[in-house]
Amino acid sequence: MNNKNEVSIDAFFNPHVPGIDYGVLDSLVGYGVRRAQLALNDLFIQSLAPWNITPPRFSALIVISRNPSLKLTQLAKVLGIARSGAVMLVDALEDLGYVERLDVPEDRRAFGLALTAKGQADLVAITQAVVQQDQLAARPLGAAGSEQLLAMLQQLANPNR
Amino acid sequence: MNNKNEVSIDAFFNPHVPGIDYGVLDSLVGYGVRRAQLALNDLFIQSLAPWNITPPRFSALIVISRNPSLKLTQLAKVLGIARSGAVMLVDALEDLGYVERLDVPEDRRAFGLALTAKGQADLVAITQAVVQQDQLAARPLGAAGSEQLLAMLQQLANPNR
DNA sequence: TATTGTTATACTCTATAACTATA
DNA sequence: TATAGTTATAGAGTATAACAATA
Repeated sequence: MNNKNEVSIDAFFNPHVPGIDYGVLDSLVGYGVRRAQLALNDLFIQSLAPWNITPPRFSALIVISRNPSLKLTQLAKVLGIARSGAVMLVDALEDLGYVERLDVPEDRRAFGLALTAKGQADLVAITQAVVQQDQLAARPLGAAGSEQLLAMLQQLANPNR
Repeated sequence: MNNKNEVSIDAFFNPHVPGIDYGVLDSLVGYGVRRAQLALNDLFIQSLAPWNITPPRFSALIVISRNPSLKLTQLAKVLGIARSGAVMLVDALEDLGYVERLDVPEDRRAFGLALTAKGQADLVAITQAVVQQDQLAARPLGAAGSEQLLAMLQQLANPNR
């Protein structure tokens, strides 16, 4: 405990303040997911602060790296945001020197998104930090528990598919 | 399907666009929680739109109703937000006619938060809508699965407690 | 001095709508 | 006409910092 690689948890969201009655909230799956998301988000942002990377930026970097020449409209759809939001996201990643817009010969309206050399290099370290932090957070569940949790979350997120 | 009580799912976040490689994202518990949270949030907001109630507003109403004479600073701590945010939240709930600030005799700086009669009445219907929507979303998991999921999420949110 | 609520200000992430240049 | 990207604008929701009244 109190290792220099860990962060004080007192600065973060305490999901259960002693002496407070949470009523129906404690029995809602939706509230449980929200609480977990807030807690994980804090940890995520802390561990990625050195690179100025937020959760949506990380998702964008991964998707761009795995899907060569992705178009901005596709990125917006994948991330579940409006095109205008994707523009600002890509602008930010371009400012960080991580992403570039490449001309697409077949369609002069569009361009393909790609990681820069710096983006590729840093994404390796960033991904390592994310995976490490994710495994640390999920450790209480064990490997089997984590997989089971992922499967259940997927069922929640895909109600009718 | 296509019952009038359901909402078109095409308007919402699709967590897995066909033909897209999500790379490491699919194996991260943090990303799974985030995806589920986005999907549930959409459903939540839809089902509570008639009352102009958002997730943080609902949480605040429940906490205020279950903890008489709660102070604003305590509410902020429970919700994990800054005091200034709690002020705006309470302002909004006051504008909706759901919450009022009562004088506290023992401390003239503070006041106790309370639901109005309208707040109490509407919260019954609102809670019913939330619970119904939550059970609908969690149905694929079954009752036992939901409880197990809640327990796992709690372990995620409370790393060291 | 410390705490309670408040205000001012700013930042992130999101949305809608209108625009341009291509298709 | 429709689509790709962009811009302008707005609204939640969050934060920090400074303030007045009270403890």
